[in-house]
Amino acid sequence: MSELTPAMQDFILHWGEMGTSWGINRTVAQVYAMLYLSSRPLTADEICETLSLARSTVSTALHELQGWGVIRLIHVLGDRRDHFETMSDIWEMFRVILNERKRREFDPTLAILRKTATILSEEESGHPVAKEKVEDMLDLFETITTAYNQVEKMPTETIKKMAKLGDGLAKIIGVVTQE
Amino acid sequence: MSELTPAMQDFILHWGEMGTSWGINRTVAQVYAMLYLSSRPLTADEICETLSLARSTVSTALHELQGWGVIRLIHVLGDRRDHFETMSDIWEMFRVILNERKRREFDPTLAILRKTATILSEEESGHPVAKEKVEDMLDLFETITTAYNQVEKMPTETIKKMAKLGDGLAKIIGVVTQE
DNA sequence: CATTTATTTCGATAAAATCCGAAAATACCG
DNA sequence: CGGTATTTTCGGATTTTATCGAAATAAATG
Repeated sequence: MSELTPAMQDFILHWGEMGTSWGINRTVAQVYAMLYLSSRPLTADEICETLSLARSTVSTALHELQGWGVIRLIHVLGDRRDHFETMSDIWEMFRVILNERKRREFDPTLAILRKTATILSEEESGHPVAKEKVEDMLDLFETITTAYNQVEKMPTETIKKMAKLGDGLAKIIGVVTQE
Repeated sequence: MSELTPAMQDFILHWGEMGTSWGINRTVAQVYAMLYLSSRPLTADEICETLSLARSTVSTALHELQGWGVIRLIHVLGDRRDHFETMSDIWEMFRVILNERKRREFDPTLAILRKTATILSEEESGHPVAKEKVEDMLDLFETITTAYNQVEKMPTETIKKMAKLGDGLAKIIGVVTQE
């Protein structure tokens, strides 16, 4: 990786901080950032040297990143060591991460909401307000799921176009949904 | 709060777990969940009794939730104690949370990306790939910001309609953006 | 203004997460 | 197969975070 410039170091450090506030281990996030900036696949040794981490820590971090599906293991001819690289398209990466978070955090919550709503409906437990609140939240989660599923199957280009529509989007929706 | 049913307890516990994986303190998330389910504003004492937490812990949690802008302090006539309630509209709540996360996590990252991109452009440091990668990520973040700002100023009803459009959305976007 | 009631602050402790380094496991080579 | 390079596992040390309870502060009451 031919030495990081100060700007790159800053970036990696910031990424680590950001990771923690998203529930991602600081080290893992740093390793990711370093791989992302790199112009070629890196070995675990290069990473642990540059980031001053124990070899085992890097090994764990790489494993976790693979679990998220955001880095790939590469074999380089004539080199026995494992090399790693991030996905090249950042939009694709974003989709993978979003998808994984949905799967790990959103979906289980949706399940609990459904279960809770059902039970509260059945038991007539003297908590009509709680029942209603859970149903409201369930509705929110289900609506988001619907929207997400729609966006998820669009090609990246369409998403970009939509995102960049600006005021147009609100207007279009307004027109389309008017009865 | 007239005793929680098992379903409500489950919900609160799950919410606590969910909170941790989103970088929110488990206790804080539980307090929030309890307030959300409640049919009336609650005092700190009621909360710490129901959730078996120290009075001081609840105090801190309430403070943090107020910092997020998702609970309100209520004064009840004839009662010296502070009472708390969540915002009533879950959609509004969702917007508040999203907004706050954006402000705390997204915006600073955007700033770092801009700074890093600028520096890497100026210094011609022999890291052309890193420069390009940072620019790609910056583009992603800026696009998301644009889209978010659009959605943010729509009335909730419009957002719901849009979310529920289903396949329609992709089609509309496809038509509108075709040249 | 003394007293009661409610809330917050803060240092100590407990719990959890992170990280290391040694040892084990695995893969490769001659 | 023995030796070497590489990666992974794992127990425990370290650090961070969460939580408690006591003390301090603040607010209300008579």
